[in-house]
Amino acid sequence: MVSHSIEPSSSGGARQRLLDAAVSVIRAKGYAATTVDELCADAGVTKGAFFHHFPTKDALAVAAAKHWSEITDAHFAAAPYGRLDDPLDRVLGYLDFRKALLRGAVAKFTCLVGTMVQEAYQTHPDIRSACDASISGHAARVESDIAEAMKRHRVRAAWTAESLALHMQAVLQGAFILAKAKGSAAAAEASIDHLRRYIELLFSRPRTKAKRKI
Amino acid sequence: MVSHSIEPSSSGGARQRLLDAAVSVIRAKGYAATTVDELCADAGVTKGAFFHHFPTKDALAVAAAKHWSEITDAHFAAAPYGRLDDPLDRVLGYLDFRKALLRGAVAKFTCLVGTMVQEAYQTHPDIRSACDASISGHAARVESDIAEAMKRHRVRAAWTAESLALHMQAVLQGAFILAKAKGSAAAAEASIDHLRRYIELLFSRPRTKAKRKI
DNA sequence: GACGGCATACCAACTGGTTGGTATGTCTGT
DNA sequence: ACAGACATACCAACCAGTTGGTATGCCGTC
Repeated sequence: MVSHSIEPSSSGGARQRLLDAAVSVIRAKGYAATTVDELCADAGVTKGAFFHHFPTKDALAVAAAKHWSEITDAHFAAAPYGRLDDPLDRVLGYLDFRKALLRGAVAKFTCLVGTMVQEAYQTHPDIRSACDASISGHAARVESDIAEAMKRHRVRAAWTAESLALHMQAVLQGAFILAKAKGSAAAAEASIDHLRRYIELLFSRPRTKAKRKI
Repeated sequence: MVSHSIEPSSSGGARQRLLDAAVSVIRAKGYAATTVDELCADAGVTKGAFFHHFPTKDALAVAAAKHWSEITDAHFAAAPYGRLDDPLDRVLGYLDFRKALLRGAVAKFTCLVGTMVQEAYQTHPDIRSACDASISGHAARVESDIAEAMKRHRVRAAWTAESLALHMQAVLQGAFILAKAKGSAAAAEASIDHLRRYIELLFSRPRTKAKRKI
């Protein structure tokens, strides 16, 4: 154990396990229905440990949103599409990557902050803004690729890179709702296909490589 | 009145007021965070009345989803775009109509079943399927217009009318999440604009009439 | 057309279990 | 010795659901 770890959470123990538990339990049951006791049980710690690290349940939610951002940022930063040359390929590759993630149980591929903000947007301002930061921050990474792609491919349009990046997040979040409602990822995949086709049309690129089986 | 009444709303009094209260309170606070007492207070009835009409809180949620379908079906059936001749105009008119609804408080224009299904999809199967029925039923109405438009405009495509109708709902649901996260409808409007543009591109129609101010 | 029988619609008070949070103690590394 | 990291025991508030009651309208019978 070295003096100071650069990690935001210096103790590898209870705090980290609680954050991981929050991510998995809240995605499955929602925020309000998730109890502190259940979080502790899932994390394998006691209630005393919980309130040692987080002053309130709401504070955990805010921390979990940041934790979620870190997890997802690392995940997408490590994905191979980021090394493609053409920024448009990176944008489309991002979508292919996201589509490929729709595997297994619904609770395992849906978005924590999208779930939380629906419950908390009006009653818990700090949770709302933490979720907003997570979504907007993620969108901003895609936005820069979009902006580059617009330059490279000389697209002059009435829409902005920012609005398209947010639209992409909207489609993904909506796709998760469809998956939750229908209990399967099929409709979500088809929705991502539509989004990909839209972007191809915007950039006047003939469709390639995507597997069409809507 | 006969012994068994399975009518959706047999009594005009407490039951109806409870359903209306459910629609407004759950949209603002989410399902789990909404208490029976609060519903009763909002509806101006007592707890006894609540459990007279609904065996459990979950049963109210299922009934509220159906109530929501009835409300929205009536609302969209009465909208003027439905009388347009060209089915493609009806599809685009539907989107314009939905965009125009994004006014006032976020809780007043978001979707009840989209909110509920996020919390209940895994823990309350009956609520999930009621929400699915509401979303899918609504999508089916748009789907028939899309199918007609594809015929009329001789669009032969890799995608189906069903998948596009569901995609439209995904965008709308995702737009609501953006609105909740950002506390304003601006991003949601821009997302609907993107969806409209996509459909115009699919049907090779030059953009007209839409106000572009993304 | 008065009456009893009965179902529906609602009300007010209560309950048992749950929940977020606290008070206080203990262990460990330095 | 001392501070941070946990554990144990506990509580007051809250919550879904229950209990037992009343008011009212309907329907067949005499």
